[in-house]
Amino acid sequence: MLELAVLGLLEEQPLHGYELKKRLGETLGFLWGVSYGSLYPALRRLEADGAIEIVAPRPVPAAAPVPTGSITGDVAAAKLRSVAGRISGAGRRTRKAYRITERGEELLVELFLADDERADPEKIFGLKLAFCGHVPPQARLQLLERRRSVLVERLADAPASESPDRAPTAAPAGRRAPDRYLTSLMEHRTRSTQRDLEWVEELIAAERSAMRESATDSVDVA
Amino acid sequence: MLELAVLGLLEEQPLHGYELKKRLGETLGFLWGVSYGSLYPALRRLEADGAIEIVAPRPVPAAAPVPTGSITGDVAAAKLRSVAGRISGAGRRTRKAYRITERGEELLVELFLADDERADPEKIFGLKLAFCGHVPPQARLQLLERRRSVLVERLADAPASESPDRAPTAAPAGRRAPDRYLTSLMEHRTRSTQRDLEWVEELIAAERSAMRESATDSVDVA
DNA sequence: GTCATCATGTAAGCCGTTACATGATTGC
DNA sequence: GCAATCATGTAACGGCTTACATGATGAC
Repeated sequence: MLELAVLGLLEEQPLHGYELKKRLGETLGFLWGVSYGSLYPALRRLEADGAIEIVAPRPVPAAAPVPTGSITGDVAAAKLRSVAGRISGAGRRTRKAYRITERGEELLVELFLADDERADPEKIFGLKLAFCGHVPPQARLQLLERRRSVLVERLADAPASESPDRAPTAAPAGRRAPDRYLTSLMEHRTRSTQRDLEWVEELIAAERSAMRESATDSVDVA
Repeated sequence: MLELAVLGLLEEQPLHGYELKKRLGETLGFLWGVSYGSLYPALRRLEADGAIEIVAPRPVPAAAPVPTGSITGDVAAAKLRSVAGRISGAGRRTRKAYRITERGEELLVELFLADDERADPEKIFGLKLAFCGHVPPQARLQLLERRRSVLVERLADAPASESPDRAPTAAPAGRRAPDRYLTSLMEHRTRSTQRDLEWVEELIAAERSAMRESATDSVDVA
């Protein structure tokens, strides 16, 4: 969970813990608030697993930096240089910037496709969706299809809304009359689920069409 | 949190742990899955606090039972009687049925109005809403108003959706170009928040009109 | 020289879970 | 008598939070 978020952010660019927490807060903040108490141990775990590695705080001494193609990555690299280049040696301080390894990229995809069972599926899905750009298209599609099936199932389980001509005073003997607040909550949830489903289906359609497009592109090239 | 759910269910009728877990699963299951490992300790905590008490498994020996007005409560009482009455003494087994006390009802309202900070506000709100029927109208209204202000604030914080005439290739220098999946997620979230807000405002309106109605009722009676 | 900020880390605790242990009752 | 279910509980662990401890740098 936290690992996934860390790997996803490091995929964009190398970062140290402090900065990582800030990013986590500002871009995924609406899904997630991380504390140092869990972040640093997670970094050490990931490093022990070989999923990330410490990168020396001097990316390129003075030569022309190679653009990574990632705008944000280049900006961050420039920032690091501007500070680190001041004297000569180590960057600003004892800070350790981490970079994702190949093993880490595999782990990212693995975590991306794993379903935790435990912990709020909504949050997990949101987090994974945010890092969709960093996994292969087929993994993306798999995530979306699975989400879709979860939502379809949820709708199937939702009790059909009763026709509004029910008698308000006496409840039918067999079933407990649900509280009116609970009823409203369940109805609202069902409507939300329907909208979530529509949205996910749009995402799936977009993904499919993007895949078709890239397929024809490669045919054109060949 | 768990305490709130337990008190809310016991407000309807006395129950023992096993049954409590079942109810929790079947009526609030979509919000919550509780395990014995947390339920039983919670019951003991609540009992130690005087919020609930063990009720003897023989509600009424043989005389005509007094209807509680709660259909479900009466059904449950009848069930208990039918089993407990078989021999003479203790109910079916060593099971302990708990009943909420006056102190417990105070605690319920207190927990209902407390905002935890920690833990998913959505879940908390859903849970509280489910027990709205067991707290005084003013507490209900307070819950709804607070929820409303949370949603309003969230909408205010949400970045305004950009006009669709943006250039897709180059991002403006100042701000990081958010990933397209993340963008879609945020937009969807904003729409959901808007609908949640509309729903909560309907609930508030309904609550207000119900309060007005009961006020005029008591005027009529007086 | 001292204060705010950047930066890393540890310890204790909270709130829940799973897995396990135990035993009574009912139905066959 | 044996299995299924009802019923209560404990122990160990998990993942995250808060609070605390530490220290380097830069600005003034």
